[in-house]
Amino acid sequence: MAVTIYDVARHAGVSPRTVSNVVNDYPFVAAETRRRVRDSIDSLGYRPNLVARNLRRGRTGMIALAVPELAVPYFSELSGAIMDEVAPRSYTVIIEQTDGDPARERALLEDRDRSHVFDGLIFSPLGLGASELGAIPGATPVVLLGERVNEGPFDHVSIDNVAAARSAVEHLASLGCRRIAAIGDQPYETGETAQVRTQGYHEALEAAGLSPDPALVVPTSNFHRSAGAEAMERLLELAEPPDAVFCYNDLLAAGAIRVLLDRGRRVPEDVAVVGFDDAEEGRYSTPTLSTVAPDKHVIAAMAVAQLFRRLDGDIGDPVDLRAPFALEIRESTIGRLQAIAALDGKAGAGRKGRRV
Amino acid sequence: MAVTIYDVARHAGVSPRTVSNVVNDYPFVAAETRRRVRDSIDSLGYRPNLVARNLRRGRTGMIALAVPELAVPYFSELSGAIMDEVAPRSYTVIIEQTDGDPARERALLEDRDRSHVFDGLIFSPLGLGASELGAIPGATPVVLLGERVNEGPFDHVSIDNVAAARSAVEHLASLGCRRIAAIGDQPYETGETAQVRTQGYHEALEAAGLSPDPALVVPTSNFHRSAGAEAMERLLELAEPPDAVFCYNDLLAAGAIRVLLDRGRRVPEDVAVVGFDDAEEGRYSTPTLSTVAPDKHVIAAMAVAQLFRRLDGDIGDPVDLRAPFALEIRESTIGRLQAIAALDGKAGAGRKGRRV
DNA sequence: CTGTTAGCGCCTTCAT
DNA sequence: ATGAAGGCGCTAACAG
Repeated sequence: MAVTIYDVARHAGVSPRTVSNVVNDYPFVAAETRRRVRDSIDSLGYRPNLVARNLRRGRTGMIALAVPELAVPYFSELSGAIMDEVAPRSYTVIIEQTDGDPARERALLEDRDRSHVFDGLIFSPLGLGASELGAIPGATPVVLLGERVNEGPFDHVSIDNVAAARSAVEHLASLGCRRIAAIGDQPYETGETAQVRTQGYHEALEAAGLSPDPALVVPTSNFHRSAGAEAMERLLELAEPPDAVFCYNDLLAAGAIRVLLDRGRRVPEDVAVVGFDDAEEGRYSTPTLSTVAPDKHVIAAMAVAQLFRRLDGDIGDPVDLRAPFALEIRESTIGRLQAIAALDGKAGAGRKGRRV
Repeated sequence: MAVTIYDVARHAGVSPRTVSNVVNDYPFVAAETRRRVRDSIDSLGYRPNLVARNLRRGRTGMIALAVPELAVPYFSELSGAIMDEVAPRSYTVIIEQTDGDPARERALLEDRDRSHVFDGLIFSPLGLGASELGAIPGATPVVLLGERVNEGPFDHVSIDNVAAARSAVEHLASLGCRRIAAIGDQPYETGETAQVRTQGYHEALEAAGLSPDPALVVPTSNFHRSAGAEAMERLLELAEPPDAVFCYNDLLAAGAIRVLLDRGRRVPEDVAVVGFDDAEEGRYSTPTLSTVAPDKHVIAAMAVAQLFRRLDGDIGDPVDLRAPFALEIRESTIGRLQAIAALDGKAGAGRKGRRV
């Protein structure tokens, strides 16, 4: 069997308690004793059994991260950032893919009084709406990612999606675009994040003195490239097609741009396009993609910090944290020449958009 | 405190042993007893404590998946597939990002006799070379992903990288390309996977009667888009620049294509490009990307099945499993018109390349 | 500053 | 087919 603290204790001529103290960096251990225990640990090759420790401590040592789909760049990039934040706190991250399936999301939350599986949860809901989320009780700390959907019992971290969407659409309007479409609305209960972006879209239109046209707001059932392509096809069939498109994520934008170019439209000359998420691929695509860039590292840091605050016993009211975002302006709205000029304006910044 | 089997036992008027039997689907329990226990479990809301169970069973219930970086599409897509394979076996996957850092990779493997952290490991090494990997002993089962680096003690799953690279380069040669470059070689110990692709590249050149030019093989320190861009810049500075490029993954290809288009080269008319991995983004990029498509689902299924075989006690010699691959031919090698024609050839297949 | 003792919740021989 | 009892490896009272 494995080496235990008893083996170490015997070897070092101390009690198991002392070994435990050394392993856990308990400060009040005589230097000499500590050294002897350390030596024994090394020579026996002792490793603490985390399962036993966690049983004793009444925790699992794991925090779960639930995202719709890892293959979506936003979520894989965010997951990486969250794992990097968690690593130094000696917890383990387990990632769950929900596919936005309401049943799986519900299971995760309801079953979470199987606090036997994880001590805390960072959760990016997609299939669950405000009323459902609000109805869920429970002891295990949860931090929600994405737009706040209600006054429910959960902490949450997001960017100001209304303002972010507004900035994207204002940018398009400032370029002289008059028929600005939106791809990605989700006009049903579980689409809160999409809906607030639509709200920002409308606010920006109004501010620019443009009248909204319902035909220009195309809902999609998901945020994949194929959905963006289909939506763009629909828009091109309009009697008066758009001269700009605001897509609710970068994958939708990739699909939309592909269709535009296939149909002989130039981007941005004929149709300007803005995405959302600042996926790395948009920095190398042709054209490079203007996009709203949520600060994923700040989001990750906020979410993890808040979760650990709860794990440490903080029992205050749910908090509502806002991470910053930026609008990255690239070729898909201002064209290649202007994009190059903008880059030259900030020497050495590498291949990035201009931040506003 | 939480509800335990003792609470359930008392409530149902049976012994803890019987509750355990019911929970674990032990077959020899009287139907009536089973029902009563089930009722008690429901009404008390009992959940088995996995930590305790795992302590008792001497396992952790976790399998680790170590990949260089989740933000690389190949790894996020593969990770998703692996998680889907593992889920039904009631194990938990923990993902570790190594960044290809040899120290972190070594820690994962050496420390794995901290079998207290995971029961098995699926590992995609990047920073560790044959000699290091071969020197590592240990009890915890490990399945290696990627090219077999030695006759070491590990199972491994891969595609035939030589053949895959060969097929890509043969395709380029068949289009009439004469100066075919390769981006992504890693001519040092830890670059085995890259090296076998280079080997396939050379084999295909020879088969096509083309003489190799060392200047056309550009090593890169990583497989990111920026590295592909830099490598392509180098190639364009050559007196005789290439008329085709084989990139060792799709990100390198994305960077290379971006540079080509920036410099006014047409893809594929002036320079044809093939990538590797079949990342989803290559199906929508402009041009769409011809690429070698490893069957990620088969890779995931093979790796997981083999790992569980070991967890179930299989003690046989290390095995060497080959997953299939396909060459997806898209616009970056045959141009838009031909790509459309090829698509029409297989009606209803959606936006895909032609498989050969 | 360190030793002793008693579980954390579960599974699993040994019985019956 | 079910009870009784011990221990997986660790930590946290409680001494001393």
